Amino acid sequence: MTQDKVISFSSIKIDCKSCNLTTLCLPLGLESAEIGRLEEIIKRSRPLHRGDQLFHAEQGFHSLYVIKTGSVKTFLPEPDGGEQVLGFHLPGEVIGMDGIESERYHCSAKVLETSAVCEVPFDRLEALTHDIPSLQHQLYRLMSKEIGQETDMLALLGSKSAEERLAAFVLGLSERFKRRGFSATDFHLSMSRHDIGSYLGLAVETISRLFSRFQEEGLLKVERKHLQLTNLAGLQAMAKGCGLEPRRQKHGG
Amino acid sequence: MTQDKVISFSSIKIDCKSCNLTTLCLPLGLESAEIGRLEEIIKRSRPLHRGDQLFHAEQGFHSLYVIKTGSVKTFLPEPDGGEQVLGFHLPGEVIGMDGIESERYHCSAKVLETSAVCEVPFDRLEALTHDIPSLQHQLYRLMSKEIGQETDMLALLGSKSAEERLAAFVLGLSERFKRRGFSATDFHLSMSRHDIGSYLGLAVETISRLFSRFQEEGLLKVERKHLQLTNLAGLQAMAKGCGLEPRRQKHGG
DNA sequence: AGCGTTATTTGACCTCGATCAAGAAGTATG
DNA sequence: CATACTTCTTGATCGAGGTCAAATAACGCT
Repeated sequence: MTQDKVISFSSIKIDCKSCNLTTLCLPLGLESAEIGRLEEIIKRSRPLHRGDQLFHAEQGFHSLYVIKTGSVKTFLPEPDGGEQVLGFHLPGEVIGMDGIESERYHCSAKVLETSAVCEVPFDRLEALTHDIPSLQHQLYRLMSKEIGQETDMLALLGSKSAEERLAAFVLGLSERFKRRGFSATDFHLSMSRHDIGSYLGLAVETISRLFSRFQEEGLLKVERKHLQLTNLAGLQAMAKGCGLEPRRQKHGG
Repeated sequence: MTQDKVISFSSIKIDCKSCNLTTLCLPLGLESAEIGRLEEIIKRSRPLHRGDQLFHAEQGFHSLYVIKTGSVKTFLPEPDGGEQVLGFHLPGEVIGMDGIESERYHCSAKVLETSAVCEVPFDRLEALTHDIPSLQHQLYRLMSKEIGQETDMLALLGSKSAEERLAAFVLGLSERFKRRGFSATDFHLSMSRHDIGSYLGLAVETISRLFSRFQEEGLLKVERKHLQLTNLAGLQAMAKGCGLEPRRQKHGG
């Protein structure tokens, strides 16, 4: 960030080389000249605000988006107006890759807090990956990673109890903040309890109750949207289902 | 094994051009000469049998695999020896793409019935995608499709009831068989009830009970592994949660 | 500051689907 | 073809987590 304004424009329009996300984002593994070529095709928007939508499911696909600052949720809109949340995305993460196949976005993306986002027109990126093998490789890697992460989520939803899910969720966020240079034990939840519930396949009330219980058990402290993890080991044990008592069921039994 | 065996080698070693999967598989959109180049790098194995494992989670990644005939399940092995099933794969489908990112397979793959599989060494494929833009594009599309399908599965697990899940599962299989030229209403389940349950996040007993109930309701007929769909519209309504009574809950409440 | 709207929390209650249990049916092996 | 094993089915029971309801706390707005 720079001098005067709350969110200065210059902080948004910095180039990839000065962006501290090169170890996560598309430029990973590129040489300086190659990053320069990538920059030429990237559109940097003015800051977006809570609720702004990056793209809509079924809308024609043309760009990938990279979160630069802030956070974004992706979700599948439901006929009844609901939203099945698919993921929460932090700086350096690329979204929209599900639109390549059908040339329509498969899901929708909404900004959770004031955020800066880079738009990468896909046809130009694709052409560039043809010229720059390491960029091609990085794009394959990013898509592969996405597949692996969704796979892990399927396993979570398929076989973990509510408390295991929430513990894993909180630890996952912690890891991701840590890798971005933020505190791993003290952070802000930009999404609502409702969104967390949808993401984890649980009711809002369950999320609320579990946060309260985790707090009673000394695993963490919650105050509104602020979260402080006070017992990482305990949370890890809980996420693995190694609760002290020999739990045995996923739910309902 | 060679000529004289039950499954003749010639049926396995046919090339991509004579394979009737070109509209699903990697060659989609390629010209004849390009398919020729792709063929050069593909390894065609002898037929595999039920239980044979294509790759193991955590094992070093080097190839994608394409199912040519038969079927394969992918799963995440669990510490207790269990298997969290991630998908069932039919002819023309590519698996192993989750290994690109970390250079280790993220999941395991096991053959469900006698199957033929093409092995595609990834480094050679990647090099070829650099030479053949339409192959590059097709690989992006295949990975994107995988992401979209997992996304749909997340939504299924996150918000559908047991009957909705099973109905959707059965209809999904139906669609995929149809596209491959098989009957959409009459097919063989190569996976166990246990695998179906794991895939859908349900207990084996629930699968069994639901199949029985669907049969009573005239939606389908099951006999062991043979399935006959007798009321597609009814199943579709059920999959959408438009059961006649206004169901309201995902489960348990 | 005051007010309506929305998000979160907590309690009471109830159901779906898990677990436990046992039998039936199919499969593999000698 | 008898035996052991595995898979599938069906029944009985129960509890995790959903739904309903209501109070409380934040968060816009004007």
